[in-house]
Amino acid sequence: MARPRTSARTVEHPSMAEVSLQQVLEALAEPVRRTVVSQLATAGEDISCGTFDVEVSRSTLTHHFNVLREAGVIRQYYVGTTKMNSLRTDEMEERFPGLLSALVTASALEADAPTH
Amino acid sequence: MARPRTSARTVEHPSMAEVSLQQVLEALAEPVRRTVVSQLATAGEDISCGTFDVEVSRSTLTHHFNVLREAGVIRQYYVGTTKMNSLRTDEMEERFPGLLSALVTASALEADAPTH
DNA sequence: TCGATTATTCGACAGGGGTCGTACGATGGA
DNA sequence: TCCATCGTACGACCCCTGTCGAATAATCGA
Repeated sequence: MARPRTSARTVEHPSMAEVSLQQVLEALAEPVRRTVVSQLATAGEDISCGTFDVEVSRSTLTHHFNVLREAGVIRQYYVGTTKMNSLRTDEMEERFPGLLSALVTASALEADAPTH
Repeated sequence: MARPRTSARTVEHPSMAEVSLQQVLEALAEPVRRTVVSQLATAGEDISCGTFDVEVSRSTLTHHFNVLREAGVIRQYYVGTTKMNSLRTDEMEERFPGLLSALVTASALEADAPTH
């Protein structure tokens, strides 16, 4: 009996109506997670979990991705053993207009002109 | 010797260049503090600390105001024994364009259409 | 079939932060 | 001068969350 050659592992995502502003802000108030979001926004393409440039262990990274996903910020799907990530940009824009984009902009701003 | 009839108690405020995105997000990720900000945004005028509609003790409230002030979100000044609060709307807009306004909008949105 | 790679799960740990009560300080009015 | 009011300071407490390592699961390629 052939198993499906495309991964059957599915990932649960909340509908945007289910996510609260509180969740989104908690998710985005964490530096590592904001780094992830920034890299996703900059990349312009989906990125696998393992290729992010962050200095935490794999298990910690898994935790952060879970928080981001449950907050509706990212979408995840398996490709083989790797898990791809993308921003739910448009949906977030519809749910909380201007919020995610302002945040990404602010992140970029600060990267250029650090507070120091 | 006449003491100044206008309170000499001054309050320290950071310049906007000194506040980090991290500080702002941490400040605004807390529900009580976001309630304070929402009420300030809605009021359209300066409000004294004691007149906010939040269910925490006075000492806790003091703590929240400190966090908001140090994050550059609010400005405070004494009038007699009462302490007035105002949003640093324009300055925040300049420092992190769209961020505070998106947040206030989102807060209002959710108040109308709760996640439930 | 076996190993390598990728990600998850679980338990444990430490630190931070929100909370309160009480005591204190500053101001204004009686 | 005395009291009431408004806010602060301090210490204590507890929960939440970010962190890790080790063990496990799933997939791909050789």
